[in-house]
Amino acid sequence: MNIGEIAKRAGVSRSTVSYALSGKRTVSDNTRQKIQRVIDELGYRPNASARALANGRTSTIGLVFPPAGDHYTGMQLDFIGSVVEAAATHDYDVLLSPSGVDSDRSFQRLLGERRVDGAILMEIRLEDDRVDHLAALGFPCVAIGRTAHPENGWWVGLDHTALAAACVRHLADLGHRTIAFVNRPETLLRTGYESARRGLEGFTKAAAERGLTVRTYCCGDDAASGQACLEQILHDEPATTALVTLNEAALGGIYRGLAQADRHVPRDFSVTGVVAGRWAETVTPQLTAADVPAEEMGRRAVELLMERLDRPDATPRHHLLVPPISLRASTGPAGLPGKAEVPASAPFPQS
Amino acid sequence: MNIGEIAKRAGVSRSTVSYALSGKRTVSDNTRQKIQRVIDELGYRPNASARALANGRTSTIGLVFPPAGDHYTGMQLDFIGSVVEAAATHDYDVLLSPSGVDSDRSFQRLLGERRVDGAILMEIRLEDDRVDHLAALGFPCVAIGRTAHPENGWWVGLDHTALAAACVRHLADLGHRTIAFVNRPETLLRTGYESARRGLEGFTKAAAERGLTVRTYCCGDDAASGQACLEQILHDEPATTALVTLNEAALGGIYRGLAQADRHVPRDFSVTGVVAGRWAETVTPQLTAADVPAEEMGRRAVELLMERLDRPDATPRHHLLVPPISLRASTGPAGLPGKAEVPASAPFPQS
DNA sequence: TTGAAAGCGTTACCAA
DNA sequence: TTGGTAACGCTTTCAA
Repeated sequence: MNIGEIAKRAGVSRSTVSYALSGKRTVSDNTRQKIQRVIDELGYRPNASARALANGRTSTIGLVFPPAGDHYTGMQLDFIGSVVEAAATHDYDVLLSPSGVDSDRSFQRLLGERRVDGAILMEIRLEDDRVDHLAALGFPCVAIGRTAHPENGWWVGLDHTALAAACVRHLADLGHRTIAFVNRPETLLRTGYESARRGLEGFTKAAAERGLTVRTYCCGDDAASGQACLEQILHDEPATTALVTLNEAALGGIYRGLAQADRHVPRDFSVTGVVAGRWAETVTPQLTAADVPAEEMGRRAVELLMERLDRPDATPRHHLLVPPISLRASTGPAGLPGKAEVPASAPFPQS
Repeated sequence: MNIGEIAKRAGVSRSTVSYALSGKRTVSDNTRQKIQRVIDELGYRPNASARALANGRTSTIGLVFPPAGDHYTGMQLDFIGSVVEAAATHDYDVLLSPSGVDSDRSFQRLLGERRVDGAILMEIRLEDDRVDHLAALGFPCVAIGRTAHPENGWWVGLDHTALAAACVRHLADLGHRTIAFVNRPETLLRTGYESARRGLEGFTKAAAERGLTVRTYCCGDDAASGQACLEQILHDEPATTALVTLNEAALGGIYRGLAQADRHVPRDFSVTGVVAGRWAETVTPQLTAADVPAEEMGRRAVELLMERLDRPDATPRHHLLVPPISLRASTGPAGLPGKAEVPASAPFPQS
């Protein structure tokens, strides 16, 4: 079943069928109807490969994200979902590529073989060879995340520096003086993963400004690591009364560790961080956090990419988002060291 | 940059380049090296659309799953991840299609336009028009899930009936007499979503066999709904001492509701169900559950599909998995109604 | 061991 | 308003 067959049965030429379908040339009502009847009857749909070959567009975008070492985090997965849905509203399909670096086979296939019209890159590193490569090629892409040199790029990012800093200030305002930072796994930090780096930077700077005592930790992306990390924190500095985390997968473990150490949240210990909203709400008490607007970010990335595909010479655009901290139930005034309880409404003690 | 250019620079014909690349015809070492040099130098990769058009294979598989109403559950997302990674090991890319029914635009594109060589279907309904349609077409596909008539199909499924029943028996063995079932949302149950239907069936049947008192509930896929559902359960029947759930997204809310009702898990109340392992481990106490082996299921589905693509006339194969219940910390012996505590080692009371 | 040429199913240009 | 035809970039058959 191909366009020639349709043309024959409708008694017209192939080009007329093509134009009737695309609308790029006027076709008389009469013939259009004739053609449509045949198409409906035979359930014809033009072959995507042939079309892509002829007009150079695949109507597909690539979504590039690193292979999960062990598993994907909820946030990563939220991005995937939102990108797919946003693309669908533009009648684009999404081709997934589990590629962390430039040299991955899948990445090469996607771009080298022209399987996609454009790409969305996730899990950006501050120095990211995928971004550099694509930029050098002039290949249409939008990053979810921001490299160290984002000036002329297309991206939608989160201001992790500001977000982590806001968390610190929130804790400092509540009177906490000794706090910890629970980051993503060390390999991610070392490879320059953006949120891990910028989050750490924001945390460190804000804590210094407020003169807080801090310790920073890396933590595996799972509950067991979270629990172990918390135990380490209390072991290293029992006076710690609060922490900031970027690691939503560890969150359940952190809470568990706190419970086992008999630190009640938020009475004895405050927890906050940067986490997708729906994950923040699954823990008890619900996490006060800067909610990562994954859905919005995915949607915006797609919109940016569509714009770029429509006008290849458009000037680079981007969105830097700074979602506010959602006050939920996991933070409270710092208790006096040694005292068990402080009424929630009491002015916090200054040491 | 195309094959003709490579041929010209290497001083051979296009067919020779093609054969050098595919290995489908012997090429002298000498010319092969000449060709390879040019290819490396220019970074040439054959165009995927042209190749697909010429040989009828796209080297892409479609992954079909319903659009998230509100968001995706962790399990859905685990499937996506595992399918993508498994496909990558076979050098296949994955095209995502958010399609719940046959008539979705995206589904039509995928199949009608021959964008993919085969498909993997997720979120199967007992009567699923996508499965029927594909089967009628003889289109290579593998379902993750099992319809009401799975005899001649290709699929990898979970025995939800047996799993839910095992949960019930586990609770009954611990002495629980009044238990509840927390299912997925009502719309899913009504539309015949497999795990919701078979899970409910298994629960009901096993409970009847053991003469238990039961109530069944549907519950939204989020923490707030879980909490509300639990309150309803205790309101409807305060004597309830345990529940079985398929709804991992509601789990956090269920725990929260239990805590607020002052029911300690597992001392006063036992919770179990069918949930992906890593989610079971994020809650405290960790959930005793039949762990959904999402990674294995995704991998097996891809393997089955590869097999089917290789041998189009192979006889249908499938895997029905029945993972054991992982004993963790959320279930314990039923307490006597009105009594607060029962030593874990005590024989459970028979009423 | 290699080359020439005919597809694969569209699109879009050039004529009419 | 329409038809004929040359691309698009590859694979594969047929010949040499």
